Formats: sequence, structure tokens, C-alpha cells
Amino acid sequence: MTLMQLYQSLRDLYGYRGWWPGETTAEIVIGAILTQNVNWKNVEKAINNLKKNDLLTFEEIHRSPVERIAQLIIPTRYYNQKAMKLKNFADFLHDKYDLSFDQMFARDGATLRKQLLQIKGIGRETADSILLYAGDKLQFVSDAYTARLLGRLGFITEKLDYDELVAFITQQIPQDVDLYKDMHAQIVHFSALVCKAKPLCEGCVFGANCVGFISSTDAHG
DNA sequence: TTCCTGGATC
DNA sequence: GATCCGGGAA
Repeated sequence: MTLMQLYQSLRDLYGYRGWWPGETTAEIVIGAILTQNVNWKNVEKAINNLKKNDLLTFEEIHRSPVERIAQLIIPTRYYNQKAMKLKNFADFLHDKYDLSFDQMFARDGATLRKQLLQIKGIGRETADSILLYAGDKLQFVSDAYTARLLGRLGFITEKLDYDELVAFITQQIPQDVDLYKDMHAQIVHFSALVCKAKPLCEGCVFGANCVGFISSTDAHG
């Protein structure tokens, strides 16, 4: 099986997803920060709280005290840290781009990635999510789901760090923004529903292709 | 109890 | 690489 065959299987299963929930660029960026290590349902609660208080733009976040933001995003678990991360991004956008996403995304992806990674609270996965889904940049997004799935399916046999995994994948697929968006979306969806930490192997489309697969007749994998 | 679309710090 | 952060649903 190739990576594109993996992608096609998931796309056949779920249809095109394209994915990232959020009606505005700011909402996508906010979601990318708030979703760190937290269930997306909790992020939705926090985003609704921000929306009800007209805090879903970085103009408002920039001039709002961090304590007020923290109180609204409590469902995202690390709310004090994440409130500061939102403030840090707002400061960055204000100081470097006059609070304009158009100006920010006018930069090339590689330059912008380096800038985003200098913001305290923005790591590689969050930066890449912002670049791909908020900025339509050709930047593949990897994550713990991707590493787990590719490990179980036998694509990778040794641990790769984040950047190595991104390189491993992008070498084997067409360089296309919409493909990057949908492929990550499919992997996340499948990993959250089926190939979970405790996988639901029954009826899995990959069946015997999975090296982590434990059949009911195999007492101990 | 476990698990959830991480990142910073030491 | 180990630990902190520290809510909510199943």
C-alpha cells in the first residue's frame, strides 16, 4: 500500500472533508492554538464563549486582558497558558503585520513558518496548521495521530521526529494544497473514530494491512 | 478511570 | 526525556 492508496481509502470512506472548522481566518488560528492536546468538543465550547463576548478577532484579543480570555477558554484545559498564547499571537500580528492577516499571509510560507515558531506557544504542528488551513500555504501538517497510524500500518518502523515525518510524507504525495488539507483531515478523523489509542479494529478498512492488528484468534499480538 | 488534533522548560 | 499545565466527556 502507498500513502496515496491510504488516503484514497479514507476518502472513499468519509468523502472529501477539506477541513478545518471555522468561519474566519481568525477563528481557524484560534482553534489551532486552543486544540493543543484537547478534545475538539472542548475547543468548540471555548470558541462559543469567545464568540458570545465578541472576542473572536485578534483586534479584540489584543486589547483584552489575559485574565478575561482565560476565563472564557476554561474548557480547553490549559486555559492560563493558552490565553497567553492567544495574546502572544495577537502581539505578533499587531507588531509585525498591523493586525492584518492579508499582510501576514503575503509572506512566503518558509519565512512565515520561522516567524510563527518564534512565538511562545506556537510549535510546529500549530504553525503548520495555521499555514495550511488559515493561509492556504503548501505546508503539510503532521501530528501524533499521523505518527501512530503510519506506524500501525507499517509505513514507518522507527520513530521520526515531526519534521522528518512531514518530509517522509510529502516526498510520496503530489504537492497540492487541497490534498494536504484533506489528507490530514482524513487521518485525524479516522484516528479519532477508529484507529484510536485503543483501536476499534473490528471492521477496519485496512484489516490485514495493519502490523498492529490483533485478530480475535490471535491471543496475544 | 482514560483519553483528547502540544508546547515550554528543565 | 520527564514533567507541568490542569477541563470535560465517556
